[in-house]
Amino acid sequence: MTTPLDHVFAALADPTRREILRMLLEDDMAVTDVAEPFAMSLAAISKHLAILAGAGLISQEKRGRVKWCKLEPDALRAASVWMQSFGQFEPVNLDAFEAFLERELQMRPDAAP
Amino acid sequence: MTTPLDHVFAALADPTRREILRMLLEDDMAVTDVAEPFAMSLAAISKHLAILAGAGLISQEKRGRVKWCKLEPDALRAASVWMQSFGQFEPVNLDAFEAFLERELQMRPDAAP
DNA sequence: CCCATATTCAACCGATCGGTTGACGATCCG
DNA sequence: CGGATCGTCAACCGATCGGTTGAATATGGG
Repeated sequence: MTTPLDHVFAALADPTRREILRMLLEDDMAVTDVAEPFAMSLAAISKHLAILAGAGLISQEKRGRVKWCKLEPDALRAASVWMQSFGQFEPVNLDAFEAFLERELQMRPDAAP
Repeated sequence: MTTPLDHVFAALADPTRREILRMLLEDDMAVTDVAEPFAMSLAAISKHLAILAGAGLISQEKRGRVKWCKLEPDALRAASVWMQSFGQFEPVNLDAFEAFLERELQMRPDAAP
């Protein structure tokens, strides 16, 4: 059985796709422009965008030659709601939590700080 | 490049693993007991648990013969924080959001309602 | 000591993933 | 029309995934 959450989490598991979402947070973008900062083929980015769209995380609308990509935060919000059903009763282990975030920040592939 | 978030989201992308987390929300469990409700081999569940542990979502402690599995909500919390950086400024599209949750609930593999 | 229980290991399987390349269809523009 | 731009499709590749089975490794209890 495969549920919508499967697709959302699977889509979020790839750092390239998370970075694309971060880019789309700033503004809607054409496929070519999304691909520009990445060191991979346009076809690969096109596939990533299809996966994001399949998960409902973005929508794509073709106007003329160019296909515009738009962030759709609702799917993300649903996943966030699912997550918050965990751990909201127990006290946060701040040390472990900050260590986790620290590792994440060190390793994140983003260019801009 | 692979970051901690990669592993967390990849681990959450499988419904069996999400169900295991839900079970561990109630109480710590031994590997065999985790496996009991699932229609798959113990070895498969053992692998799922290793993936969850690798993502930091659970911890495992061996006491005698039995290995106890414990939910570790901090990794989940980190992912939740990442998610909340999206969409918190825009108004929720309630129709789309509820439709999403509705689909999720219909398809979820849980036994108990 | 011997046997049962708890768990993992190792090898294998088909399916999916993330990427490439090259050809292709659409669309704009001079 | 004809060329350039935008994007996808199709086939292929090696790697990883989710599962199986069977053997191996602890550990506990009578």
